[in-house]
Amino acid sequence: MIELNEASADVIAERFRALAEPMRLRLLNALRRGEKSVGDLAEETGAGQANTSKHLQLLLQQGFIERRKEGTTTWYRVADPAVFELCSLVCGGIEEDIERRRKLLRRRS
Amino acid sequence: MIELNEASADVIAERFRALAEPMRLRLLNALRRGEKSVGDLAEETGAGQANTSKHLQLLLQQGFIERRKEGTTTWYRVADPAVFELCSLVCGGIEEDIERRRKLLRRRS
DNA sequence: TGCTTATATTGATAGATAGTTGACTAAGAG
DNA sequence: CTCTTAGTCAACTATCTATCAATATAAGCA
Repeated sequence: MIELNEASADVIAERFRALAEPMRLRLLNALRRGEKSVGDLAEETGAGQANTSKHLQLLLQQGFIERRKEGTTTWYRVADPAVFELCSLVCGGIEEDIERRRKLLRRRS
Repeated sequence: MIELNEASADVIAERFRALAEPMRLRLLNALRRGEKSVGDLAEETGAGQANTSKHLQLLLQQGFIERRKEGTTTWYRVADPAVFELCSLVCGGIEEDIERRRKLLRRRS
């Protein structure tokens, strides 16, 4: 990790914030195995179309996904599989978190 | 990355959200080289005492940091250095993001 | 018992953001 | 040109959250 200065904390936080939303994580997960259209993604995630589009814009803006227009449909795909490494790391943390809470419970009982 | 189901998206997003705040990233960065008290951290980050305490509680609750009480002071430390790997990965993404924007600019000019 | 210091907590407030609705744009079919 | 379809944009609402001020807790000291 690079040394954090005032500016980079903001930028890094902004990137984390893009991933700090269940719907956006579901969108990324849905895009795991290839390109999908906005309509596909809206249906798969159960979100409204406008809402899906907005979330995709944010992920696009943060560079997590890319897009390609074909007629009236827009196809989105994951730009960098490193996103999934991020999720894996965080998942590892979750297991540790569960273990940690278990310890706390033992300590208090 | 484990396959995302409805539940895990929420939990993972919650963890990312803990890191999606410049002040909390600064706190983690300040804790990089060892234990610090709430007062130390408030001074170092320029945040108010109440605010600092609240952010620390959130990081604690998410398992990113641990604490130890000694008299009236509370000493906080990083629980798992993996947090910094997370930041590194995100930083890598930022460099790619800058490059990506540069390409876009070239394409449009 | 007070007094001081270090944290934690609570209440209030301003700003951010997810979701919805409806309008708008663009491409294609008839 | 008109109608349909896919997507984006803009305005609005409801909810969330970062911050601050004030209060509470709790330990140590006089």
